[in-house]
Amino acid sequence: MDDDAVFRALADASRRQLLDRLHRRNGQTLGELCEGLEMTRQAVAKHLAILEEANLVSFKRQGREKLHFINPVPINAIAERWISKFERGRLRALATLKKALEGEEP
Amino acid sequence: MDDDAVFRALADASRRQLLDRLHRRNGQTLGELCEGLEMTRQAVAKHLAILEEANLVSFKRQGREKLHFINPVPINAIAERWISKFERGRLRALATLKKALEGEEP
DNA sequence: CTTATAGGGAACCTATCGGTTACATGTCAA
DNA sequence: TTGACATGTAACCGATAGGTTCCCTATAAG
Repeated sequence: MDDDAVFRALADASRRQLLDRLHRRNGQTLGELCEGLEMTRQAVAKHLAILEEANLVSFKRQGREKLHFINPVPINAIAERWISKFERGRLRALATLKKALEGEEP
Repeated sequence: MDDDAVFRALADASRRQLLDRLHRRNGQTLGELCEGLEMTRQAVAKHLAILEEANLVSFKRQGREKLHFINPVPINAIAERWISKFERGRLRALATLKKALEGEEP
């Protein structure tokens, strides 16, 4: 799994919004995902392409329509990994930070 | 907490690497954080400024040195939030995705 | 006091990003 | 078959991101 692609994909608010929309209703077409957004269809398609490249979204052709599906695996995997990575030592880091900001040595 | 700032801060691999370094050893100076990186000190300082703006890193002046401390709160908060947000419905989304990719209707 | 060290600040450069407009393709429906 | 509809492709554009260079300030060390 490509961490970098996922982080870059999530860095844009419009793309996170698209994920939200798919989360609320999965399997939407490009046209549906465009509704109410202040962006051209082409811009939305580019965002979806980036989400697809990060494997956060998959799609399926259905006639002339393109149905988009959220892929919950990478986002959860990365979040879990980062949590477990920083969780060990989290309290210690917090204490260190607090002491430092108070002007003492940890 | 500003989600957008955190996501944008995490989008860059160099900044994630800086967080890693601080995670391995907290309280490092700017100079220490520069060691071994193929970047100028100014570039590293810019990255740290972005991490500070996202509240992922705090610092403390000590004489002419600047000590950097990781702040574990926002990263965990966002990760937890995204996990809980997508966790409900995760299995359903996975099943939907699988069926779609197999060419059937969910 | 002088000098080396740690960091700050600003101008500048280039690649990439987010977005647009214009046009092409493919598919459904009458 | 003809036209409307859903999407794809490509050229282009302004803003921003990441990085550099050059110079300045402040603290420590001799």
